[in-house]
Amino acid sequence: MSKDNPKADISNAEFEVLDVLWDDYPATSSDIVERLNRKKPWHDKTVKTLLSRLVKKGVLDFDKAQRQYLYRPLIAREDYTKKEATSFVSRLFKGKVAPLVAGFANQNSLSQQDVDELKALIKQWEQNND
Amino acid sequence: MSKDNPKADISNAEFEVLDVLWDDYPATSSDIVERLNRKKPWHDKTVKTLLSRLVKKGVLDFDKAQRQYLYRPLIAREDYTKKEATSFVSRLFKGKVAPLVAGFANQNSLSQQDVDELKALIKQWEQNND
DNA sequence: ACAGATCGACTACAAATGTAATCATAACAT
DNA sequence: ATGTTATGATTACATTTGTAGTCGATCTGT
Repeated sequence: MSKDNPKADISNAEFEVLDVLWDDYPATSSDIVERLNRKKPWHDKTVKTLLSRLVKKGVLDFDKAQRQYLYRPLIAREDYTKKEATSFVSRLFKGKVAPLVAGFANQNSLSQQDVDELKALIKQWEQNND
Repeated sequence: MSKDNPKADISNAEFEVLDVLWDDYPATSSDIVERLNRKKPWHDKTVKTLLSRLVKKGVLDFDKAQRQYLYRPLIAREDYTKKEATSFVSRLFKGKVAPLVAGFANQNSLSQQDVDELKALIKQWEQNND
């Protein structure tokens, strides 16, 4: 098998790091630390460890700019979230997305905007499937 | 804080066990092993360990029937899945469910049935919100 | 009544994870 | 030129997780 497939199980902590990197990259570790620290007080050593683990897992790569590294993701956020969503829905909802949405609905977690977006998606889907 | 709150982080393996227990309970450990083994060959000791951990975490409890234990969940599947879905969507999709559904749509993972169910949900939602 | 099967309790142990600290080195400030 | 600082590499260590094995007690078949 070739080296490109990020075989990554990305842990929760690692995901947080990846998440802020996706927001804007390439970025140095201190950029990343700074972004994370807006939300949670993570020690800079901790973040570096997570970055290294992500690199080792094939999720990130970096280029050297002098002494610092410029990190960038090797997988797109969209691809990752899509894959995770599929596996999540398959594990918890037998692969069907409607029951998940139903949970949101009966929890009052659906906004008008959500509903509008869902309607648009459905319309689109129906145009493609008839 | 009182002891009842299942503070559980339920691991993946633990979830599989819980999942078949939800299907039908109370159930003995051998029932559970048997159900699990329809899908994956898990050693019976492994399953027992997972059951104990779930009990310790406050996710399950049991009554003794002679020598065996009759396990039952302390949390409802619906509650659990709803909570997990909320936290999942919040982590990966900024809390909005439509983008998740969009991922399914553009991946051709939506069936006519899904769409029908979504439409029904929306109709329902609109009746409750006007 | 005794041997073997079975049950839950307890123990084991490597890998993954969260959370850093230490170390060598390179850059920077004075 | 030198002390200080910032960087990545390496090491550390407790906890959680996956995956069982062992042990003592009980049940069961004969």
